[in-house]
Amino acid sequence: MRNIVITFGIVCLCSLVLLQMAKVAVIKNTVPIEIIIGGFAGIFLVAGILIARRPAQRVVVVEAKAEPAVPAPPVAADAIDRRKIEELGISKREYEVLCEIALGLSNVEIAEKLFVSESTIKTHTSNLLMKLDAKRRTEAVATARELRVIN
Amino acid sequence: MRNIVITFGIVCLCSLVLLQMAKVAVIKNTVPIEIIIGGFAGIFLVAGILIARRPAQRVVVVEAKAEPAVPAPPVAADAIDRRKIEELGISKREYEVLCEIALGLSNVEIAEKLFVSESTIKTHTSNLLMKLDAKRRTEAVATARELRVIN
DNA sequence: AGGTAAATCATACTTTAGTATGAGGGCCAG
DNA sequence: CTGGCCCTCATACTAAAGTATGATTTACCT
Repeated sequence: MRNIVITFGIVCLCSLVLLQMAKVAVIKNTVPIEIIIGGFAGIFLVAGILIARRPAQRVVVVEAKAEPAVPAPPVAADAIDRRKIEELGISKREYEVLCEIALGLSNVEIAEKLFVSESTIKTHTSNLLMKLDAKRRTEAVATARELRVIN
Repeated sequence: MRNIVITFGIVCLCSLVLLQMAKVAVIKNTVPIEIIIGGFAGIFLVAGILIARRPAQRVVVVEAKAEPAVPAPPVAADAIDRRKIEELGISKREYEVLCEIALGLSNVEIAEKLFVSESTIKTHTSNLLMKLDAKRRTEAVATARELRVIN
């Protein structure tokens, strides 16, 4: 939480500094106003994207709630067994990590993809290995596939 | 797809209009520059957030559309492509190791199963990773499955 | 016989994975 | 409002995995 406050403070300071610089530039007419506004627009566009990606959980929740609205009576050959996931006690986040592992990503890559730290991924992975009764991620993937928990 | 183009066009137009309005306002000094920049920053911050959240939904849509398209192939779903194995230059022994890796075994376990030393398995694995253009055994398994080289 | 590819093994490293432990914040039901 | 679950992160290890290099043996082809 401190990190958030500190980061927020730094961002505010930088914004104010940039704002003042922009103001001076505009008044002195050294830089066209379009460039200034465009620059700020770009910066905050990126900032918005970054902010939106952090709470990835909420987006996923929306997806998860939206999917049950599509009941598929004909059981496909590669249908995943959602009950099994619950039985195994695999949480949403853990399941996401499991899927990324199955795609062959490393912990660092998964961390970057899910916008969390590597240690978080390690924790999830460790829990997954316990819940799937596996000793390695490759075994976890094999077991999960057999249990129809992933495709 | 048209929607995307149309939306993009509208957004561009609106941006230009707003930019001109801002320019005039600044020149006439009717609105402080801080407010202008702040407004643009806010707009694009929100835009960034919206952009970042969209892809999550599209994935679901794509999946939903992908499922009905599946029941077409007359070929067995789990047929392995032997030609591909040759193309990749994977030798007999390497293929055996690949299969064991896919089952989730460790190098030591594979070595015991195939009655060779661990270093031999490491050599085979290393060669496999090159031939499958993978960085990890999990990625090798994922790639091999995709290429229908293993089940 | 000589060249080649495969398979085997080893040694020495570097890099990932995985374990253990502790800790803080968010959320929700009781 | 408290306990439990989830998610997050960090640190410090231990254990695997993967790389690089070199060497030996075998089988096969020309």
